Amino acid sequence: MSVFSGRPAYLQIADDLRSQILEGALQADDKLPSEPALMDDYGVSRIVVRQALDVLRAEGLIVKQQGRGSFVRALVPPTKRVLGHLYNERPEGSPFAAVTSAGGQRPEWDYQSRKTAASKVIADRLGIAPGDPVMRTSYRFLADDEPVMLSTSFEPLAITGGTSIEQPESGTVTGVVPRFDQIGLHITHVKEDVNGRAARPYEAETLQVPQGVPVLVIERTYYVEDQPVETADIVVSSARYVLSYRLEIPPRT
Amino acid sequence: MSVFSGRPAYLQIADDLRSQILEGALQADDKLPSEPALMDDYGVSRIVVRQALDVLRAEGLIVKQQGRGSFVRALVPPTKRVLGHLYNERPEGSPFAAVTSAGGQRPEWDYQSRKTAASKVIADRLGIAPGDPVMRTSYRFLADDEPVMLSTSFEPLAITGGTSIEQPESGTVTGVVPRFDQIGLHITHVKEDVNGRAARPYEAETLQVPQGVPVLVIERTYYVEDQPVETADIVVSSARYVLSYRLEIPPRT
DNA sequence: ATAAATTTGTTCGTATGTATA
DNA sequence: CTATACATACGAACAAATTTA
Repeated sequence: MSVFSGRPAYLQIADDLRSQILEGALQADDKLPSEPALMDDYGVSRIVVRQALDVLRAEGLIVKQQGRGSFVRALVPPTKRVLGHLYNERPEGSPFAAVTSAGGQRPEWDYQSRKTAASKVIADRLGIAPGDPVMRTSYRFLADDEPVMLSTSFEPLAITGGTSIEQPESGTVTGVVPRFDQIGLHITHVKEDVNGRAARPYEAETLQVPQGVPVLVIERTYYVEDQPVETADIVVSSARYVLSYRLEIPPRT
Repeated sequence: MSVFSGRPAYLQIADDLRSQILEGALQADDKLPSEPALMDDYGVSRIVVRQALDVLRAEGLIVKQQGRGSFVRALVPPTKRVLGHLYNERPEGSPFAAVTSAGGQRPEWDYQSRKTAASKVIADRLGIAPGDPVMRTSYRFLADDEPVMLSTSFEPLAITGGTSIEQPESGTVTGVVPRFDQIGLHITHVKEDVNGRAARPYEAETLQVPQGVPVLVIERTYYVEDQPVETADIVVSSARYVLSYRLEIPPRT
């Protein structure tokens, strides 16, 4: 196997290895040839081999482990989770706990809350003024002791300040919808904006995933009749999480 | 500014530049210092500077353009689109056309259809046997002449073969729901699995985005009462597309 | 339990090609 | 046309993690 000119060598090598993975010649958890072996195979320098492997890593097709090698990543995420439509079925309780329990795993989370001033972005999402006081809570969600999701939520203190739910995790009731029900505000709908990017170092460390793996970022905002009452940034590894939902099509008229 | 030992230099530089972007010192579309300038600033070699920039590119924070420089990417995607809940509001017509028109842009698409045999993955999703005949159609969707979305769809010929909708784009009716209505099959719901990863070379080229940018991949399957009738892989640049939807919370009982 | 070998991670220097200003 | 800036690619060395002997 050798490279022809015209297309960068590292892309040709990435193409070749990608085909082998996609066509099944290299299967999940298989070890790829070592970098020196690939240098020999393709007759290129180490930097070219590493660039090719970096391409495949960014595509989520392989993982590299120092001292061990590069391995084909399972194409189907091992723990497939469902977000979204669960709200309709079980509005009570925390969606995370419900989904995790349903998958036969033990849900846990820890968190840190503190009062702070709303940034411009957060103020926009909550319909308040920049600098207004908000309660900021950072969550780390674990399934069977493995961190799978990060979340940072913001609630305007103009709404929750002085109430029994000012501290998000101090009561016995979990889940945003039941919590707001406690102060007489029933959440009517949720909006979510989903985007994808590579994990930032802090996220990679906290989620215990290799650097640069793709993550899904969900901007979620809870509303009571067009009034935002809570907004959160949620980060999940796309290797362990699939955002899955079901949409009903109305009957033909 | 210099680097201390203990943490890789390229990560320290990425951290520093990331802070400047996130804190607003470097704003959207601002040009970052050139690679030689960064080499001077931090006292490192070119390879380290490039690794740092590659980290930020994978995170979607910057774009690099050969011959021009590296630029801060707009944090809020410029054309925010909505998928999903539109099905409930306007089941008629193509969702893409509806969304694009609603955003004041002109929708267009081209495509290629061919009969082929179902791969194992596609057969699984369609509930048929591997090797069964399917109609495969690759779409390229454009908004105002700019490619924004790729889609590859598969329909079992056991269902559509010999009917008026065997060729997905030969009739006058667009959109999967209305098309299947034409042969008396009313689609009852849609399932979507969303994941994120870096664009593959073919996708980057077709979508006219720089290599390695994060994309969202949506696996969408249409059902008629638990019978899959169409499945598609949809790829969108997360720079230009946000998957957005709204979930209703039922009233308190 | 240790040492050696293997494998990826980080970093330097250097050179040439290609796109843009 | 020239200078600038990023893209690709060679060679080399040492560090860190893991596996093997």
